[in-house]
Amino acid sequence: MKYIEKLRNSGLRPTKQRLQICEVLFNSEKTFHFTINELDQKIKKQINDKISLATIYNTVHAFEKKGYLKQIPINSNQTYFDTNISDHHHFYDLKEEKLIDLENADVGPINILKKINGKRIKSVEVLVKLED
Amino acid sequence: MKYIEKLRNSGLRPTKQRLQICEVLFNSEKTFHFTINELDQKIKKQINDKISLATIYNTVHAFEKKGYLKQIPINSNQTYFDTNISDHHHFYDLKEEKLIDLENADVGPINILKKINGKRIKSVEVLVKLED
DNA sequence: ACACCTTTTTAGAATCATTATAAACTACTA
DNA sequence: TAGTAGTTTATAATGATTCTAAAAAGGTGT
Repeated sequence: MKYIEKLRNSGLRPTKQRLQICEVLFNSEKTFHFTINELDQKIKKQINDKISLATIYNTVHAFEKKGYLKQIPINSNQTYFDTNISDHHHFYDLKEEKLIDLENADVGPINILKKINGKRIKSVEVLVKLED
Repeated sequence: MKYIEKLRNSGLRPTKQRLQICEVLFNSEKTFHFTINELDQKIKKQINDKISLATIYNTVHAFEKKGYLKQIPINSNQTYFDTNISDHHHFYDLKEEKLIDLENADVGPINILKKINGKRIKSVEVLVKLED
């Protein structure tokens, strides 16, 4: 299995559930956005074994902590994650309640001129809200 | 009262509760960030009458819809609002879990090159995450 | 293969922010 | 002052997320 190494290298035991979740998350050409609920549905469709919701929560958070997933900062009652961990931004269509990727090339370089003592910039995320 | 006009002009009846919430939100030199819970505490301290939590939720959402408050897109279990409705951005200190204003001048101009058919850009918000 | 220990999974309960409900109340208008 | 539409309120309901504690599985050494 191609994910066993990845998991072991980051100190996560390659359990059956984690490997199956890896398949669902990382085994497609395209990256995508999801909520825990949507992921749960996707897993139900693609995987025969049942994975408990608690495990999905645990796993997604573990992957996020290891940098395999990113949380998307957006105001919603559900948390959105992204399998695209590259530096990029998002449109948020307010009417459709849909996220759309903005490639880095679609946004001019962003210059943060202010500095805070003793702090480093971890990420810069742009959310562009769209209306009709 | 100085807020009566403001409310009436935007089609909101100037009720006692709304006027009192206006006092708490807009009657200070500095703008600030808050969660509903924090606002509830602030109201308890500054106002003698009791305002029900439901009213606080209703009012904050009404004010947000009218443009007197802005929601800050951030991943948190609670929704953050900002009394600063000018075009500006935020630092988020991951360790302290604190929001810090970034004046518009602190961020270079942001150029969104991609267009979506039939949609207009409503807002562009930058969240800069800070770590130690 | 076996024993041992730690990590992980799991179902279900608990938590907590937010929204819905529906009855009482209040601002406005005639 | 009566009528009505908009508001407030306490409380219940919802729903995402986290907690719990017991069972299962992974890893290691023998």
